[in-house]
Amino acid sequence: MAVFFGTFENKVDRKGRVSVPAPFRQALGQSAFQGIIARPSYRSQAVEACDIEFMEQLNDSVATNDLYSDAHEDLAFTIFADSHQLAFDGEGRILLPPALVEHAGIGERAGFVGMGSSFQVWEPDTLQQQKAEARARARAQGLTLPLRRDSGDPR
Amino acid sequence: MAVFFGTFENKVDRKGRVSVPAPFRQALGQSAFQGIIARPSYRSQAVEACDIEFMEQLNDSVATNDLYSDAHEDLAFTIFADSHQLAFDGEGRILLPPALVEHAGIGERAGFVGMGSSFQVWEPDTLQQQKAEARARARAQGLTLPLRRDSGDPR
DNA sequence: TTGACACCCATAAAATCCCATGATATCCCA
DNA sequence: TGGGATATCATGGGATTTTATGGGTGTCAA
Repeated sequence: MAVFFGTFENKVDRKGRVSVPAPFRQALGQSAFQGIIARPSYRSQAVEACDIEFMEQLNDSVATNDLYSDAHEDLAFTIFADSHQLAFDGEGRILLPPALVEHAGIGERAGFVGMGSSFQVWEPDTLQQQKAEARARARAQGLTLPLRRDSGDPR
Repeated sequence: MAVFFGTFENKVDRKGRVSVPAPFRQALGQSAFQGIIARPSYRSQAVEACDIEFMEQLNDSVATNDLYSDAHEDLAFTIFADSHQLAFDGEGRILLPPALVEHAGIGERAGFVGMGSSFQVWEPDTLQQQKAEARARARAQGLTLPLRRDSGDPR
């Protein structure tokens, strides 16, 4: 499974194209579809992106709610309705749809952040703020990771 | 799981490259990705580094929080946003990104310290100080360590 | 016929590859 | 066990490739 990390800033050209950072493209590997799935984050002023495999995982997760339940319907709408399939061009760029550009308040620059199994695209200045705030919150609340010593590499 | 120990000092060449000490490279073994993941330490003026398996483990741990929960987002930002994937060149060197060089105050020399399951990179003089202080503190407080007899290599 | 968009090519900067060197460290066999 | 032969390591630098970015052109559909 792809793991995304790092922060990158790329230009949005006059045609609305942006290079997806090379490390992210490599993390995607060569699955059937060369590109990403992107949708407006419903928590923040950002675009959320992942690969096809992760979408399938999301689908499985949503399906743990009963079909026709409110939760199922609402989550399904939130996650799938506004998702866009964005293909790479020959140079690894995507064309950001206007809806996503507006939602994230993106202008001439786009900031990419790895979030583990997904990544986000922000207006770079907003992203800097967000990063600082997230760090502060994590520290203030003493968020920790229960590192499972028994998991991972059996070596 | 890799165990890093020892202190090493290597030169940073004019291209910004440093050799990762051979013992550390050997400890990493031959995982899928030949290189390290590095990020600014948030405790000290140093770069913290680990292998990709450790990052995947972190990703699993983060994923124990619900997707879209506050904890998940804040942790993902804190852990992944400032991480850099640094690949070895044919000679086992990495290219230190400017952000990390600045954070650690590294100039023409880089000091590597093993810290067990991770290692750190410091400006060598600062590192000497830090080592002395840490030892002094540990001694002053009479720190002890409960040995986990049940852990370790199952093979 | 006019956009929108995929595809192609060009370019500068940066990262990576590849080879060379001297200094240690290790091996190996008499 | 001595010491020459061989590998490993850190380091340097030129050559090559990748990357991000810009722009042109053809195609298809409204």
